[in-house]
Amino acid sequence: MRPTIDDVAKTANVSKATVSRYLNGHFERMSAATRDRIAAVVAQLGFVPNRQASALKSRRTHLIGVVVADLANIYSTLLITGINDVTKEAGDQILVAGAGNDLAEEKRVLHLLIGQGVDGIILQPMSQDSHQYDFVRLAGIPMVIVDRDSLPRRHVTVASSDYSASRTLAETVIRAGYKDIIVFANPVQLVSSRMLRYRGFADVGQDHHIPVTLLETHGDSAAEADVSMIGAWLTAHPGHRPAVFTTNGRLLMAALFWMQDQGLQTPRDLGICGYDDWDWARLAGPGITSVNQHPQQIGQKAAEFLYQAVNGTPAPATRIEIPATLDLRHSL
Amino acid sequence: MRPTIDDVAKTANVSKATVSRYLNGHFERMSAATRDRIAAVVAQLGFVPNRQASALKSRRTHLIGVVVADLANIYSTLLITGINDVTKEAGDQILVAGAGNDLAEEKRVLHLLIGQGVDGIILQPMSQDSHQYDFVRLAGIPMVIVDRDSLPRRHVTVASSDYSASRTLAETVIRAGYKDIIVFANPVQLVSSRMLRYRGFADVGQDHHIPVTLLETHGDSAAEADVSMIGAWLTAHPGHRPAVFTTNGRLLMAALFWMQDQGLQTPRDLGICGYDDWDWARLAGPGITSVNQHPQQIGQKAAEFLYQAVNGTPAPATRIEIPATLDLRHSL
DNA sequence: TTGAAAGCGCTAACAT
DNA sequence: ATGTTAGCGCTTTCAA
Repeated sequence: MRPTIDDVAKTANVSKATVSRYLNGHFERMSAATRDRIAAVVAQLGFVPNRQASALKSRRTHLIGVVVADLANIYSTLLITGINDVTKEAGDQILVAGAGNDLAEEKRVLHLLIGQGVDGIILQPMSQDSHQYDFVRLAGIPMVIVDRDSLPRRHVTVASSDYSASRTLAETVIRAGYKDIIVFANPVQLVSSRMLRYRGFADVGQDHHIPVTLLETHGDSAAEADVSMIGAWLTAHPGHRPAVFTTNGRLLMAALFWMQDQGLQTPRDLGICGYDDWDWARLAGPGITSVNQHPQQIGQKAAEFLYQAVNGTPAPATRIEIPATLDLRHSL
Repeated sequence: MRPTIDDVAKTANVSKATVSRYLNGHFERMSAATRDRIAAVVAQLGFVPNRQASALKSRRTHLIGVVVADLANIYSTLLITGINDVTKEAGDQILVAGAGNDLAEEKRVLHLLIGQGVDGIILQPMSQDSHQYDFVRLAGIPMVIVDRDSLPRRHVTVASSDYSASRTLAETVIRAGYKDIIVFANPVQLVSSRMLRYRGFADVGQDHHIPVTLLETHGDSAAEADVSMIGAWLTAHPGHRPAVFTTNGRLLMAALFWMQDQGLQTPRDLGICGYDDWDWARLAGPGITSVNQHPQQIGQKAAEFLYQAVNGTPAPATRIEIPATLDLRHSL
């Protein structure tokens, strides 16, 4: 069906070894004649070398594994795009997998990736305990962590400047005159970036003696998030006009949907701002003040660090921060 | 480094063949004792079978290739999510690649996928000429086409009901009283789905004697699209209040950004509606009437058809339509 | 400058 | 119920 290196060798009247050299660009001492002859045959036969076979011996699959918490999240899309920018230059391919926000599922797919012999892995980790990933290290597979910390830090970690960006946003909120702040988040203990985003607000609130209320919901999608908690807070505090900060784009959207349903307007009835500005935040209501994490850049950086490790010169396991930027609009 | 089947065999005091049977679930006639012994050793050694090696003999890599026109598009994300829903059940992995909206690049990545020996490919094709993909057929790799037609049809094609959904939307526009319709699109000749979306409007416009103007732009992103064409039309037709239909989500967003910049409001100054409702359309302005293609469903269906072919019983090469749905809001 | 041969880790007849 | 053996398609010494 697909021609093999043997077919090429025979029709070109050379040995497999020579064809292999040709394929790998070892032209140093190969007559131009053979080179051209092989080239012709390769083209004529439409020969595409089988990487499975070559990987067996060369120990390079040219596959980079990417595991994200949730495939459907736009963060993932942009992250993957950034990674792809780099892998494409290297002529490699990416194997993507979603962990479905579940540690066991994440473990399963990591094993699949190891089975596929990926040259390296980029992981948005479900667990903050890096020992969960010891088996990857044991398999000798280079890995770079993105978005969230997993400690003790065993791998280069590329993430946004969650804490400082949150502080900046919190200062902005307070400067706008709000006396109450609500942080609407998924459980903050579980994920380091959420915690940093919350802490940024909590710390700044404390500095200014402004109460910061944490409202945690489990629902991950806009539909599942329990936004009514904000409504409950509002009825419990009549006359107050709080600023709501959401720790990710899905929750931002959930909150906005809910406000729309309730006939609540921003900034008239409450202020709102949050993480993850995928452009649409500019179009919603009067424009929502939001934080852009630049996931594509995070992906690129992560891939660059990964290649350093794949090529045998791993960087020390530190946290690399990509500065998040704040888009000031009119929702505060 | 990673243990091999040989290591397992030796420590369990059995032959590689027995271990292989164990790994592939051929327990039919294997003593429970050996089974358990092997299980123990596998766990103890943290053995993960090397799929490159197994693929070499078994001709199954458990890899499904996915090639989308543009990785960063949300359509791609949702499509990939849908595909992953199905591949995950099969224990397979997906190899994703973006064609960067370029035919040559698409060809390059298709070759990479073939080199990786993928069991099948799902392609959102750059070319409407299916002969461009003959080399994939020649390599004997099952393929399913999504989103766009490529003719003559050689593969099952899964797409949304572009033409009928567009007609429905066009009827809605006309029923709302608009006397002018502008279709804002990327070049329609190049991609079948764009063409169908345009034709839906053009045909309905003709039925009702309503002029439908096609404005084509090359820019693909919201930033690059030349929205000023709409402005030019507006100045050329003072007093008119057209309905603008955009053929994809990026152009919808581009148009909305532009309107925002111009201080134009919908539906006051013009009506607007378009393809690709990724939830945010509900939040923009008064809510934008838009078409949801359900790309995740398209991905699932495509993967199901692909597996039929991979498993030796390919379905006939027909076009399968996933009904697009219309979200009526307040922008018309 | 080129070839021969061994082997990467696994699977699948064919034996036993 | 288990083992032996011969590859799968490449890469890579080592020779020539």
